[in-house]
Amino acid sequence: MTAKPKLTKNQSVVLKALTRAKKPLTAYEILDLATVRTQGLKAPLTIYRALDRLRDEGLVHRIESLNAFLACCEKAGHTEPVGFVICDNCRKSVELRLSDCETHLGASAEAAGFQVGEIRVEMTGLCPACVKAAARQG
Amino acid sequence: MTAKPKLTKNQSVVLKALTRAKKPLTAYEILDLATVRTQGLKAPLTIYRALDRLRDEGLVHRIESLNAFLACCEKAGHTEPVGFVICDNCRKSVELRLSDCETHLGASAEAAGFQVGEIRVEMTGLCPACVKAAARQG
DNA sequence: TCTATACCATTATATCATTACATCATGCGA
DNA sequence: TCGCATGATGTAATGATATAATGGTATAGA
Ligand SMILES: [Zn+2]
Ligand SMILES: [Zn+2]
Ligand SMILES: [Zn+2]
Ligand SMILES: [Zn+2]
Repeated sequence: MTAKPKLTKNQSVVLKALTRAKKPLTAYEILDLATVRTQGLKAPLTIYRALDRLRDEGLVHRIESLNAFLACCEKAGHTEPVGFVICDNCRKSVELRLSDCETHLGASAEAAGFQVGEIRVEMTGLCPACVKAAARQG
Repeated sequence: MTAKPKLTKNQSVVLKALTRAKKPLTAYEILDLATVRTQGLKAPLTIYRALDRLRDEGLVHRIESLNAFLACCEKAGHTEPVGFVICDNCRKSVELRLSDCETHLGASAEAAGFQVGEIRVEMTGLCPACVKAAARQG
């Protein structure tokens, strides 16, 4: 019986903000949101602490190349490795299943003698909307 | 006839420092090295500029999850995507070929409607030496 | 000479993240 | 009830990473 890990108020506020944003936000961007500020969160550390907990629960992912955080696309969260594809233009980001690549990648690392922990994949490019916009520009 | 892109002094100093280090260094760590300081490099921006050029040439790679830079394992450099595996304990990092995973990863991204540019893969874990050390600890 | 280009220096500032320490609430055994 | 551990929170300061703004120097070609 693992105790139901209910989120605290700060954690809920941050998770809601990220869910609403639908794209990655940095800790300071979260802090600047009116919806967050009015809830009384006003220091970076408060945000980082909430994010730490949310990441532990697998409800939020960190995108290393942006120093930003994205709400998981699955309601219940998860800790399995996933990949991200990130628009260079508008920063829209989508979580992707790795479709067995993680197995191959892990095997390469083990072939080099490493014991593998986390696997992170980040791809950059243009999102569908920005591809279309670029096409219109000629 | 692409002009031979000879490196400037600053660029050479930074590349040598990274090559000698054999592991990822942050810009500020590079700046703190005696071998770099004595060559007259003394501001962060100087280091970043040299790194930008070296990355353009494919001679140095950036590891996003460490905010650090690693000399390419190939003398001539390259811009093809590679993966890294990084020791959580000692930070030793190794460059790995992606063995076709990049193709699959890119395909997933394209299936989501994205036009893919860069692909970055970073794995964390324990290097062979640290695995052995951990085993001795029991 | 005039202009363009590339490289570099210096200072200040912006951005991202953590440390240190105090406070408050809750739950739990004595 | 008291004492105490635990975990969440608040505040302030600082550390760590990266870029902006400005201008100097050297060089190459018209
Ligand atoms: Zn997820
Ligand atoms: Zn976009
Ligand atoms: Zn390389
Ligand atoms: Zn190691």
